[in-house]
Amino acid sequence: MATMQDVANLANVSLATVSFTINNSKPVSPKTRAKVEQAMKELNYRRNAVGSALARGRTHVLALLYPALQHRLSPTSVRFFTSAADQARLRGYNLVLWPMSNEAEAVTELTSSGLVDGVVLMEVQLDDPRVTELSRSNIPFALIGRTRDTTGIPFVDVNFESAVETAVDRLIQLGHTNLVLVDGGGGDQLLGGYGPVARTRKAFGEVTAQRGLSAAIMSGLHSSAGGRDLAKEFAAQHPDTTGVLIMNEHAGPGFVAGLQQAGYRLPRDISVLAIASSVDTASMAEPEMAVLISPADELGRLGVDALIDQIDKKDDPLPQLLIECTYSPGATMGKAPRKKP
Amino acid sequence: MATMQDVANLANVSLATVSFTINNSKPVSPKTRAKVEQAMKELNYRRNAVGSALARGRTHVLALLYPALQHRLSPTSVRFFTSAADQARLRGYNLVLWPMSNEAEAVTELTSSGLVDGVVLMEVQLDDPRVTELSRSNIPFALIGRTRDTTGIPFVDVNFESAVETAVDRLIQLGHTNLVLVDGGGGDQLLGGYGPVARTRKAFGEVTAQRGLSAAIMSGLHSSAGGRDLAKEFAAQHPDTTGVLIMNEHAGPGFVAGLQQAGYRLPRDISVLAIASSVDTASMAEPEMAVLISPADELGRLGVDALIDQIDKKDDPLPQLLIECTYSPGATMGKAPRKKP
DNA sequence: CTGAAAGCGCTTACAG
DNA sequence: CTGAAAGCGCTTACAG
Repeated sequence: MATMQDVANLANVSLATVSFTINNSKPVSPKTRAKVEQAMKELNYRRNAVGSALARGRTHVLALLYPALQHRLSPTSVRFFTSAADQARLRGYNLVLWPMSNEAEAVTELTSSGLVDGVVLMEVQLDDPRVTELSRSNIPFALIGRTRDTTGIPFVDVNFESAVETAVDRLIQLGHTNLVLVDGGGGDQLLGGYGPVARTRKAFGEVTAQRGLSAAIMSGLHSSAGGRDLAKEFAAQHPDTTGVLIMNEHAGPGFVAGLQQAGYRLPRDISVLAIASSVDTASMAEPEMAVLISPADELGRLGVDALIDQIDKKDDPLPQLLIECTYSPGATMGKAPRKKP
Repeated sequence: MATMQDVANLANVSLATVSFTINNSKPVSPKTRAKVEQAMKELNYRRNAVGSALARGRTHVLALLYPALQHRLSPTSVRFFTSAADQARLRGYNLVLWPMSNEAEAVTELTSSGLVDGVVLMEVQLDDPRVTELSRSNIPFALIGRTRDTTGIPFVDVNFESAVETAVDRLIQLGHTNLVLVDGGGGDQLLGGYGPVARTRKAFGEVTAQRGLSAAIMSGLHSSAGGRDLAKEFAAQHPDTTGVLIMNEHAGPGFVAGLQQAGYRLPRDISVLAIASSVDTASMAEPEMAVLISPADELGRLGVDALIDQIDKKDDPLPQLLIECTYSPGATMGKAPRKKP
């Protein structure tokens, strides 16, 4: 690989001038510029990013932290990632998916390595040691999700509270008065207090109480098999329920299939509405589910904007944004039946 | 952030000695080591990876190139990524998912930046300009997948040829003689000659001809909706077919649902076998599909091994490995019916 | 076993 | 507009 010095030699200018030319950091005469560009072309020169990073103190790489333990990425997470990467590129950065353990120590290692200019954190827990660690570090960061206490912490998140309210009210309008929330909040996720689950449960409890509805909550695994099991359990435990909110992307299609195996016809006997999910997932189910679509693209884009604004020291007000889900109809929503299935 | 020089000052040793201590690159007396370690602790010192990378010429970061255009990652791709990342960590490297356009130019940019020590390439086309570009560069690389001509190119791939043979023979054993292969090879993928599709089609043609079967090929979109459409089309065009191989992970569940909407009962009227897919996807379908499981974990692991072996200059023979799929039963395989549906 | 010094490939005041 | 030189934070022959 040719170095900047090689280019300077060939062009008969100084190393500094090559740098000025490449970075447009100082005026360079057209003649000199031409010489330098010619030399770069001849040598097929590419600036070494590591040398540049050391001198500048910036690598122009952003890391999207991804919990390696979680062996499944939902379509919605993939959309976060894709839109975040696009936005980063648009603003002159590379965004990479950086898998790592959930421990704060791993975060420290990355942030203090100097390898990345900033961090976007996904899958945030209510009390997340990684966020504490990020706050302690001097590296800019932004959350997709949010902790319990968000003081001074830049984040973008789904407005789960309003999504739940919307979902419940849509079911009420169809005459449903006995609802169940199905989520994926068991096991690991509950321990750490996974934000989306905790917030959705709380909102569900409050909204249903306020509206005077019967309500219950169930949890299951993040897989189709988990969804089928949930359906079986649901049929046994909640024979009077006619409306279900499901926030468990991987289990959704299995749940719908399981309901039908248990004898329910959709939407005649029961209505199902997926929350914070995607059309992709909803259309995997048979029949296609109605869904409140997670604003994944927007979250990824805004998360990266929040991060880069900090890096570039735009002293904008601290970004703390909640984005709404949007409703997409499906064949799983219908009027409440007169009698139970 | 404290630098190595700060540590040296505090410990009253030279910068070099701190480096020797950290890297175990030269013997250091226990006394000196203790002083250095004490100083590091006090300053909460972390080695700056950029400085280290510049001096060593190694960043210890590997990139898994991921085509940014493709807005969906199949469960199988996620498994590649996860297992590759685990294996990299085990061997002292960080593996990150690096989204980029499909153009060779983007590859050049990355490889010549010095930011990564090696590259694993996914979603390989039969004639892939990115591979040409990687070969031209001096950076070590490995493919998950393979090009048409694999001379001198390290790769690991699914043995699609034998998977097709296995699949066809399983259907033959059940009495099926009229088969259709459903894939996702339309549009973009065909233009570039996407390896898995091309190889599977070729093998399907050869095996069915050799066994004297009726055979046809259909292609559809990579989505559940695409799968439903395919099923409709299939019902109309292939009324005599009783066995389907499907290699289109995103469309699988929708295809199975669509068949049933079209009046087929599975597996009485028709058998469906997913190829190079995952149990995850298979169990999204109702009923659960039988599947030849892609050896994604093994491919990710072996791909990274192949890459790191090159970086570490282990002059092993060029790794070129084909890994077999494994069969997992499902409720979509049954004896061929006497009459047509 | 330890240290002084050169060098990795850049950027950027500073001087002209 | 251009250049000589210091410096970013490390590693590693080389010398002792």
